[in-house]
Order: sequence, then C-alpha cells, then structure tokens
Amino acid sequence: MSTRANPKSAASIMVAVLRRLNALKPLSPAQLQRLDALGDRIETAVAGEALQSDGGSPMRPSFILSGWACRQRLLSDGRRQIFSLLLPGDAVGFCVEPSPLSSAAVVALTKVALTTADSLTGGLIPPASSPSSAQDPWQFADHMRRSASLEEELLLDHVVRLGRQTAYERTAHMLLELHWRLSLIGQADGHRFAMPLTQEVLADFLGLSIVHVNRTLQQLRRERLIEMSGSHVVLLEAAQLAVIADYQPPVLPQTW
Amino acid sequence: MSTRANPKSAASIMVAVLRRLNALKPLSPAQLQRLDALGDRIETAVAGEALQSDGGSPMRPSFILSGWACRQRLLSDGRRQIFSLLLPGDAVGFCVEPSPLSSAAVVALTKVALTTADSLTGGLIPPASSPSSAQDPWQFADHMRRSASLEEELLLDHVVRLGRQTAYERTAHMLLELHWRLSLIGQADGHRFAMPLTQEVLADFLGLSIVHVNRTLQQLRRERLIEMSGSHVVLLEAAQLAVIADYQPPVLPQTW
DNA sequence: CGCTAGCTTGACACAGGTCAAAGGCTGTGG
DNA sequence: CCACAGCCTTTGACCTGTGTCAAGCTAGCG
Repeated sequence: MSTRANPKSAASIMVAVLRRLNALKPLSPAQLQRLDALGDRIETAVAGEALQSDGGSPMRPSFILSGWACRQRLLSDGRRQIFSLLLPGDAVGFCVEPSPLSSAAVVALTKVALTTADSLTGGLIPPASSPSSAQDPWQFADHMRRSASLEEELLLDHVVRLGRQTAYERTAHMLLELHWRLSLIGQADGHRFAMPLTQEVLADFLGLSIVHVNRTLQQLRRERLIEMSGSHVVLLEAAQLAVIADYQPPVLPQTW
Repeated sequence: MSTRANPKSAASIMVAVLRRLNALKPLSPAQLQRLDALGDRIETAVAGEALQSDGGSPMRPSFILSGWACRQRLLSDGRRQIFSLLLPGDAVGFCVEPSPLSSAAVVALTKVALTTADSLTGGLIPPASSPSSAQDPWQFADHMRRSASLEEELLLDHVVRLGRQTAYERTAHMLLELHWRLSLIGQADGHRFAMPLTQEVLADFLGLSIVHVNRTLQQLRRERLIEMSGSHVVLLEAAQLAVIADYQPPVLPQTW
C-alpha cells in the first residue's frame, strides 16, 4: 500500500464518506470540516492486495474513498467465503474491541483509495481507554456505532441469503442491497450502477460456483429483470426483484 | 415471560454467566459480588416463546441462566434462518447502538431462565466516550465488548459454514463449536454434552432440510465420529472432526 | 498481435430437497 | 395404568438445484 499527499481538494474525494455518515446521522458543519481534513493523506492499494491480513495486527482504521474491497476468509483447502463487500464511504478497521478476535482478511477487489481515520475515534468504536475522545469537541462515536450497527444488519441479511435462499433469490437480493448502498453514497444513477466485480467474486460472496452465478445472472437478464453490460447493472424491475428476494432495505434512523 | 423473586442462592444459578465472563476477562471479587446480586430476580420463558420480537422495542439486556434460545429471522414465506444459538451464560439484548437496526427475533428453544442485567452497562455495549473507570455503570465494559467480539467471530464462522461447507462439514463444525462453548461454561463432560435441540432447529441453523440433517447425523454416527442418544452428544473423534470441518476454536485473550 | 483473464455454453454428476409413510417417544387424560 | 395424541425421528423413492469438467469465446492489454 502506497501513501502520498493528496493535492486535490479534499471535499471532492470525501463525498462518499460524507454522504454515508450523514445518512447515519446528520453531520454538523464542524464535523464536515473535520472530515475534510482527513482527505489530505490518502493511501492506495491495487486489486488483490491485502489491506489487512488474517492473523496480522489490527488494521489502521480508515475510510474507503474509492474502489471496492471485501472482508473474507479462506478455508484451508482454498475455498473462499466473502463476508461483506466494502464500498466507497465504508469504514474499515474499526472495532469495538482493541484486539479483535475476528479472523477475517480485508482485500482490495479493485484499485482502492483509503484515508486514515484513527484521529476520529482512536480506531475503536468505543475505545476501551481513549484518553482524548471524551473531551474531543467532534464526536463521531454515534456515527461509528450506527455504522457498525448497519454492518451487522447487512451481515445478518447475508446469513439469510446463504442459509435459506436459492441462487436466484440470493443474486436478486445482493443486487438490491448494492443498489441501496450505492444510492446512499450517490453512486447509483436511478436504477443503474457500476459493479466492478468478477463473477468469481460474486460466487465467493454468494456461496455459489462461478458457472452457476453466470447462469443465474443470465436468467435474470432473460426475464428482463435486470440488464448487465460490462460492469454496469440496471435494475429493470426493482419492485419485482424485491418480491423475489424478499428484500427489505435497512431502516435508517430518521431523527434522533 | 414470567418474573419471580429467586429464593435460591444466587451463586449457583449464575455459574454459567460467571464462567463465561471470567473467560473473556478475569472477574475481580467486586465484580463477582456485583454479578451475584443479579441472581435475585429471574424471568422464565417457555420453549417457543419470543424473548424479543422482530420489530418490537429493544429487549431488556439480560443473561441466559439456563436453557437454550436463538436469534432468528423468518422469510415472508415461512422459511426460517437461525443466526446464532444462545446458551447459558450468553448475553442478549445488549447492543452498541441504543436503537438497533438489526431485525432479528430472539426465541426460546427450551424453557429458559434469564436475569435482567441492564444495571450493568445500561444495556449498551459501552460507548466511546464512556469513562472506562471502575465506576459503576461501565464496570463491565471490557467484558461486554469482548462478548460482542466473540459473538461476531461466531457469526463469521456461521457465514463460512453456510456459504462454503457441505452438510457433513457444517454439522461437524457446529458440534465442535457447541462443545467449545459448553466447555467454557462447564457444561461439557469431557467430550460429552447435552444438546436440547430438535432436528428442525438444527436444520434451520445449518441451512439444511430436516431430512438431510437426520441423514448427516447418521453418517457421523455410522463412521463412529460421534455418538448421539436422546439429546446427548459425544464427540468420539474430536480431532478428526476438526480436520473435516476445518475447525479452529476462537482465540480468547490470554492476559490483558 | 498474441496472451491472459474473464465470460459463456453444454454434458453430466451428485448433494441435498421433497414427498410420503412408518416408527418411536412421552405426556396426559380417561 | 393403559391408550391415545402429537411431536420427533427415521426410512425409502424420487426429483432438482447446483457443482464439476471441459471446451470455446471475447476482449482488454502488454
């Protein structure tokens, strides 16, 4: 992973982060300013690069600015299961526990840009003994807790997909989830969005074989529920897909 | 759910809770005393009863004293997926977020006894800004964070099981996990333990059909890897099961 | 241009689901 | 104290969703 100073305006590059956090809980002007300041130091990783290895030391907390990554684990015979897809705006490396038990690697799926964010909350969702955060005028604790809460919800959705849904339902469900998440950060154009994933990645996420992912996507296309070309997806019949997949988008807190 | 005062000695009834928390982080004498005091007010639920309904208000934080429960979600067509099995000593109703997003019901699988524990941390896994002093409400902050961390680890294991393991592997993996967790709370007798679950529950946990669970358990018995009679399980070849299931027990923090 | 990674297709195999029925248990009430 | 009822387990026959293998195909890229 390489680091460099960022010459560009921070505001533009932080859009996804700002939108996501703001959706979780409205950001104050002071908080916006504070986040903008994070944009001046970014790191990048190429596709396939591990941002955090399995047994390694805890990752530095950061936000994904652009590109997609995933949390995954490998079985000893090489099988892979992806726990979650990480999109721009997502936080990685934060945890409730200073020394996390969870053995999961974080791997870039495309070229990824990150910005360090440990100055926000010390890297812990509630840091066990964060000396300064109690006095810190900019509190992101609520945001990070809600972020963790949303992540958990998405993980539970994933368990249901894997345990009780067919390949067809699973695929539809995943597409709806991605669309919802991308809309949140302003990266969906109506029902159209970019999904820079190979079918192998989709297979390892959905618990299917590559071949079957291919056939399932074809079926969805044939039935005119979606369109796909290159890495672009269009949900032609979002409502019908939601019925098929029994999809219910996460409920974000309205006013707290 | 019915409530009553508990005439019995608290110490005996809290054993599982004490053992589990102590394994996560050694309990001080003061903490032991504090926990004992929780044992004087217990609630019970019968098998099948919802401890927390899906959309309902957040559950009161509590510990399971005896009996088994689960977190689950139902699909609109009636399919059920169990996220986790809840054993004596487990905490339920705690969350990082005051108003949790996660839509999961908690349901008793057997007769269950619980004790309210909101006096411990206010029901929240202590937030960032909380003074981590040995002061009252957050006295158990470290324990509850580690508890949450362990739960997350178990959930990731579950995702791998459902996504990438065969019925045979899944079943072996689950049995090893249960054995590990029951050993932690002193409810395993060597390689023998009680598992008060119907095959329907196992099916909904493992993402399989009842019939296939039955056949898979039979296969494990036929191959002399396990013994089962009634609700008792014996792991005859734990090491071999671990190889089959690619099982690695969670790593508990050693000395913090 | 040729290579390589990714996509697509067909033929076939098999894990796991479904359906249906027969046996156990166990608690309960006559 | 027996007998019934109901839940759970077990079994067999059969079906199907998904995996595997193997071969082309396509397109971006050095």
